[in-house]
Amino acid sequence: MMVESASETIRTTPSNQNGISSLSSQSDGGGGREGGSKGDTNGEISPVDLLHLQQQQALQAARQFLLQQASGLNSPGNELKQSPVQVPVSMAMMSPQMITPQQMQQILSPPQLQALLQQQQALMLQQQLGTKQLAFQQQLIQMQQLQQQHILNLQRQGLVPLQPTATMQSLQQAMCPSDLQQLWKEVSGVQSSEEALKQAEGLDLSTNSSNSTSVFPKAASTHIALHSLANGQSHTPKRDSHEEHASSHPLYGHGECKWPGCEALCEDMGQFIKHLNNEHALDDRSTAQCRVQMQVVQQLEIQLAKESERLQAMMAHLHMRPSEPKPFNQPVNGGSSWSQISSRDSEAYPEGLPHPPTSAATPITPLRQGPSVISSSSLHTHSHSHTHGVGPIRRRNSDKYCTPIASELAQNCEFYKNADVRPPFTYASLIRHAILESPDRQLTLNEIYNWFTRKFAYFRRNTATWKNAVRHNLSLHKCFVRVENVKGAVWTVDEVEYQKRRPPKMTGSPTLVKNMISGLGFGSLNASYQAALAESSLSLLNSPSLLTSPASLNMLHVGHDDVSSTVEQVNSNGSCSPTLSPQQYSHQVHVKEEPTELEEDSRPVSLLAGVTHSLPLPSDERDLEEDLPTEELE
DNA sequence: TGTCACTTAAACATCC
DNA sequence: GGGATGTTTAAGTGAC
Repeated sequence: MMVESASETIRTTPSNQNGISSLSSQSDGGGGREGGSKGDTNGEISPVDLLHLQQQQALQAARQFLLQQASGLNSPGNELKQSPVQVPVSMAMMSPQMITPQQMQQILSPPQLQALLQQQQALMLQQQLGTKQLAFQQQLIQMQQLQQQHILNLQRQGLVPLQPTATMQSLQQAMCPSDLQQLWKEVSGVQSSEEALKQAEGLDLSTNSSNSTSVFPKAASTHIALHSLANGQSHTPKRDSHEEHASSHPLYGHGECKWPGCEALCEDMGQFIKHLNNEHALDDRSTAQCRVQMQVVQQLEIQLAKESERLQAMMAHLHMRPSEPKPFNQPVNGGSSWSQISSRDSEAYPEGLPHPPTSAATPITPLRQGPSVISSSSLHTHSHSHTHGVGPIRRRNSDKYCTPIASELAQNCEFYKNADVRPPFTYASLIRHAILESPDRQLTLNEIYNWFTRKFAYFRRNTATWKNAVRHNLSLHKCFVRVENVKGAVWTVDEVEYQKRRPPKMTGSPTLVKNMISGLGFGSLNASYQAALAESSLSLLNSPSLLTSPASLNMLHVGHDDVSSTVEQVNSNGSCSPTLSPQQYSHQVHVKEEPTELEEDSRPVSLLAGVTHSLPLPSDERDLEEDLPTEELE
């Protein structure tokens, strides 16, 4: 469909303003309608050829414009900048000389026509200023650039299908400023025709719906498509636009005229049309209102672009490689988005392999505020979580392979403190971290509670729920050992049991480990990972006993639940220093005194065991390095 | 499809 | 008795 529209693109020579006229030679006396159709069906020029030609023309236009700019012709005039009317491309392709006022108005719906006429008025003002055409062209180019940029933004976000957008861009490229200017000049001769306007308004509805083969509806729909693009609703097929337009009117709804500030009651469409023609005919007031509306739309589009860009940056920061624009096919709210994101991420990484934490590819910057942990797998957690209303903390993968809780918390401490975001870790992981973070490696239940509420804003509500879960986890998991001491009952972590708790998915398979290594080889390394590496390496270097322990080597490739057993030691003093350097981390190591016990001895020696002490390690190896249990580092 | 891990909810017991 | 703490069971969900 869009190819058809492309085929309707004006074939102009940018260097002259007769370019549009040249197109008229293709149009028969019936007007652009047949002319456009002819372009579709004559078969002499394929759409691809047309696109190529358009690109060449656009380049020519750009060159000419640059030459004109170089000649010193420039002028201010930002008036038009405020009103980027999106001229229907198909209309722009037609020869103005061949377009009668009636035809012109058939092409456009009243709002479109109003907008176009408003542009004409602006153009006339420009012309009245004398030698400001080039400035106008410049504005047009800027408008086109802005529009293209906006479309690109939408495209990146998945709001706009790629092909139609590309087509539109090519169409825009094919419209050199002089063409548009000439077009508007021609159109300016139309606007005085009140009768034609009425006719256009009257035909607007019928034309779009009745003549599906006409180029004029295509033109109108192209314009609609442009608006749709701008509104991020480009998925509406062109036909739908026609159908919708046939049964309704953008300015008519709920029996009211939707013209800004009007709200006149109209019983039916006919009455509305009459009202529209009478009350909102082309005059200064309507033009001014249209101009205002255009500015409103423009501001909204700008705002949309900004918000979209912000969203993109947020999403990229939270779970994706920062430099890679991500499509946003769905709004980001609720669990669905997380699952969508996660599924998207899943596609980006080798299947069955642990996904690298986002932070692994996200440079640590002071601007970092979001949780890098909300990586692919952790997002499953949120998806899952919403099925429960409150939501589970996380799914297994994030814990086991991807998201070291300590590094994550270290990086995003403030974020979790202030944002009501559920941390993507299991209760068990958090409890363990809380306990290991304590100076004595033991906490009372109440202290665990306090740790949760202190570290996570999320746990400052629904206290009954999560506290119950905490207690449940403490009792359920053997890794949590209740110890009676002078303070009463305190909870400690049996790291061995904690390790046992994990399924040996990532163990015993060198191939799997290798795949994981390759799968983790994304981008640059997270500072926290480097810190973890430095910490763990330092710990190992400082722990001769462990270095001689086969178990310590074996544990290197253990698919650790939350990978944090090593990294969690990084910040075990409870400090909150998201931007700590690896050295800082290293000095903050708080090793846990846990009995070293050989477990899972049958696991093959990690491929990484031999490089444990060398710095720097590749990211993948470092990631595995984090699988080191705490006790192995001592 | 079954198993497992996890979350949530709830009931119940014990202790202070 | 009430709250905190601790244990246990059950149901639901997603991943594997």
